Amino acid sequence: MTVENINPNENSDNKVKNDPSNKSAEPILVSVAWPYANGPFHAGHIAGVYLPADIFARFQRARGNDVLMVSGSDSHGTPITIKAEQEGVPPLEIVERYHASFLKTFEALGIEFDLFTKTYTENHYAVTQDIFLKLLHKGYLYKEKMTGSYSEKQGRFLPDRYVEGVCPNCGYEKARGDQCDRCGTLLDPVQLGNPHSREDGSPITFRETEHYFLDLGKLQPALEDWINSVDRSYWRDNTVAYTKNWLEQGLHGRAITRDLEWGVPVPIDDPTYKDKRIYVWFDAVIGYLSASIEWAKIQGQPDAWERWWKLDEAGNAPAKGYYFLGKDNITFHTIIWPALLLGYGGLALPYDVPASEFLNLEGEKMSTSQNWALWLPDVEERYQPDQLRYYFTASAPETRDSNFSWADFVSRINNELVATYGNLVNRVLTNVYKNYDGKVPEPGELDAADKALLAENAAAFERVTALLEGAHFRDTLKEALALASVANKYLDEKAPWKVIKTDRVAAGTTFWVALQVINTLKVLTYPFLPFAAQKLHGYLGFDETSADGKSSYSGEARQGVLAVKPSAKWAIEPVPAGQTLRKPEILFTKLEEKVIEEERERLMSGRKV
RNA sequence: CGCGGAGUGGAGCAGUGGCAGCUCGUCGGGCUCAUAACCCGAAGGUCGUAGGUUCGAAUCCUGCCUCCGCAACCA
Repeated sequence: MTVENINPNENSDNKVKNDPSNKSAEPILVSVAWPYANGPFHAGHIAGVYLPADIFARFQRARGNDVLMVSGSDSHGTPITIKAEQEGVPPLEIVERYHASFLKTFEALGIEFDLFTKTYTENHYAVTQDIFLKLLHKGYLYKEKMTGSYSEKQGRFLPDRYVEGVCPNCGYEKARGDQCDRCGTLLDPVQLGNPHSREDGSPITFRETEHYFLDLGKLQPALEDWINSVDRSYWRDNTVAYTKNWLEQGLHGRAITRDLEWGVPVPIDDPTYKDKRIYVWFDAVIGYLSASIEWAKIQGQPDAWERWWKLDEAGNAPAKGYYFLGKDNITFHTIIWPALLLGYGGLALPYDVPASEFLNLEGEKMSTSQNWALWLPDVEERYQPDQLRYYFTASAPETRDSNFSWADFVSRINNELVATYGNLVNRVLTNVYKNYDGKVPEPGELDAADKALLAENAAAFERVTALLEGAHFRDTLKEALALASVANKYLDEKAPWKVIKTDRVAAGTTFWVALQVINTLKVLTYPFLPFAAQKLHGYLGFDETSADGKSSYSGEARQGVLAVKPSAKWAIEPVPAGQTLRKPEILFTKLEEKVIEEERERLMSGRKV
């Protein structure tokens, strides 16, 4: 298979200089954590996971690499079941509702997957069951009986935390099934006196129930070999810390089935397991693989997924796999998913797991139950997608918890995005458009200042490339803004608007240099600000149209979120003298101060205490 | 003492042994091509806290305080 099949506008005619992707296309897998389809996205999801993944994928696509970016709605799990029960509708209805909501947010923000599917598909069920069976046959699964807390009234087993009773240690009457909040003793639900459901107070009985366990202990040596096979210092600190800690404590078996009716059926011929399902954490991580397979089928080339997954004869991975997720999900991706892959055999393990920390809102921890969250459907229509993308990146919880505040949002959009970058572009373009007949001026001889700026331009490009390779997005944005700032200083010192009155060529040279820098900024900010890059590309006089006549510099989504490879190139490309510009318009709108109070009001009025 | 992460000028962050830095805000000045945008300069911090190691500590060690994750909902 070739990715070219979905890439009708590969633009190989461009004269590309300094192109670091001037090598054969490298396959890159961008795996993005699967959101539970039990509610819409909030700012934390986007800033921590989906936007970084999109930025990384756009960068890699622009470099000419073969990116496969997949994810989907996690359709199973207790949260969805509970929500469905509350509303009195089937779980699938909840899943469909929020799946549609996810797609809408992706479209609004320009987050483009090659495939964003669901775990509720025939394909996913089949892949999950295949992995289950292969692990079973290879001896990595075992059956074990355990005691479950059963609510007669609700007719189902309850998670430990839903069980309440008297603490055997201190006598506290509201101890939870896993721990007593008063004395801190770790408990088992059977130890509680008068055990009852936290939800409705109905009594709990204990029933023996059998489940399949994943034998992580057996897989631990292989896992350690994999972790230690290369220097993992390129992983984020938190990722390394969580993983090491788990391994040091020693892995033990984890139950991978549950007494539920919503989920992937256990694929064995045993009536005991008719009313059991594969537990959600087991099937969700398999989504990366199943979605890749589904994508290949959609391409009409069922084996195409192997380019990113299938180990060669020497056991080497064909592609680097990057997994974007939140810190609470780290061990599922550095321990459990690798363990499943090792047990299954023949498939590539993660290369990097850039996990995010958490985003607070106006200084307080987000809480969905208190409705203290910035919901994307509430904001995606009110702001330019690039404004949201800029701020989400600039304030992203990349290496530690961070904070979203509306005052900061307005300040950074106005002072950084609009004033430093947007205004640089605007002042240069309007000047040139007015004074040079709408064409890129012919440069005269370059002086030291011109050469210094162009050298900085090239240096910034190299630095940004390195930062993006390492998934350091905040720093990348800083570098790009710093280049814009240097260009602003350069213009101030050169004052071409004065010089032009006496020396048209000298002023034209200054503008020519500035235009080259702006074109680099277009490239550097493209992964972050694709909508602006698309517009700027046109203002600079470049013409990129795809087969259907739509401009495609920044790529676009088709069939929902199937990404079309953009014609954007990760390179410093010249803006040739004499090229006809298009009439420039403002790239980013400035925000009014009153936005701060309006948005805070919205938050406060929706809050449930 | 369950395990782990974090605490740096008004805000957000960088800095892991050598005179405490960046962006924004604030104050003063310059420019006026540009979205009242741009440029220059200044003020502002005993680096959570109490001890210790060291010629020297934001950085290493120990105690304590606070916040967060693992662990309802939740990235």
